Amino acid sequence: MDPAERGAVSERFARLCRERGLARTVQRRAILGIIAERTDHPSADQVFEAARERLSGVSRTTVYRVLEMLADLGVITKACSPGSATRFDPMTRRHHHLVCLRCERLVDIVDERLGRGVELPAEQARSFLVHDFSIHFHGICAACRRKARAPQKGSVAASSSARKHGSRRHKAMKKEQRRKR
Amino acid sequence: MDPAERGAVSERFARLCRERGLARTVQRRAILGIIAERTDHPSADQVFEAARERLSGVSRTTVYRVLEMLADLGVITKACSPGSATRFDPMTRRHHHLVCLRCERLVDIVDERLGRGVELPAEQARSFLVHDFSIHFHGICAACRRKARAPQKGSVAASSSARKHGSRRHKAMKKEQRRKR
DNA sequence: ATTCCCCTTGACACAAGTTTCCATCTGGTA
DNA sequence: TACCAGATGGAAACTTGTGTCAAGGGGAAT
Repeated sequence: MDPAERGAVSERFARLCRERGLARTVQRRAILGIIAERTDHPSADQVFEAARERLSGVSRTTVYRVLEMLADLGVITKACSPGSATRFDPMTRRHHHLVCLRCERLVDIVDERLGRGVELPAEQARSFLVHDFSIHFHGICAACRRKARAPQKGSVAASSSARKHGSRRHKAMKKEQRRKR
Repeated sequence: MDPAERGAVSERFARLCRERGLARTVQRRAILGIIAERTDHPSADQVFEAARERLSGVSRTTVYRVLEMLADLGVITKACSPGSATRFDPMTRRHHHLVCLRCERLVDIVDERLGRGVELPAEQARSFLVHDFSIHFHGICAACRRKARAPQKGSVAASSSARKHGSRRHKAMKKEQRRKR
């Protein structure tokens, strides 16, 4: 997100806080800043790690609370891929997602043309107030396609356990880091 | 899902089991049956509650494992709404979702016309193998719009805490029920 | 129908993610 | 500056999901 856009987000946040009588605490500003700077979709834990570097003593609880509050305000959005932690996304332009069914990686696609002409059928549009939409493409990413070359027999079990071990290894690593500090 | 469709799902499951040498245990059949009967998108825990009624002694572990296995087979699909547990969907036809940002309700939309012409940009299509896509409409459902009429000031805090308390109350209730048995 | 092997289950433990509770602190207003 | 509603920090609890392993059961061969 470029600086001008970050400024706009920050101003929108200030306005919404004023309107609703919410305090603009250092924690809230810092956390919003962290998300606005990043191009990935950090999980709450990743935001917490980043927040700790500029706000010593910030608590995990606060990070979760602030993220929830920012999402409620509509300043950021929650994204999710099945089976993993909620991820947070600065609210910017309309964008879509690639979701790898194997490794659960999540990639943004920003493309104006994509989704042109998509509209909620009239029947639902009467009762449901649409803010926005996004298209999720499910499939297999390049890395997983390369990896999938080798196993042929028992591919269901193989792919499933491969994914789980990968995910576990990652989680264990994070935990280790957390305990060290 | 109508009975004919349920039959087709069950047959597809049988065929896939035979092909891969997987057993069609009572647990697996019951759990698939539960999901095929429901029109909501039950979470693993909701499936577990339902499974307990027709299979006394079924374990939570088994329910999770079977759901994972059915999703791997492609007999059911995993869906997720941000911040809540993974949900399971018997629908394997292409379909789209309405997601209420307030109450996190998830509603299916089946409409052939919707999404016609949606295609992944060539740049991504080279590296990412698309199986399918679905469109998520984010907004506010009719029930939440009605509820939102009353509060004007501090509506964010109000709606947020309303959702959380509702959710918590529900979870606490479930826990209570679980312990009673 | 019986046997046997291997897949599957149940029970328990535990990890990760998230929320609750409550005492303490602070931003924003008077 | 003082005040106070609202926000934070820290511990603990809770939910969701996974790993392990002994015991049980499905289904193919007999």
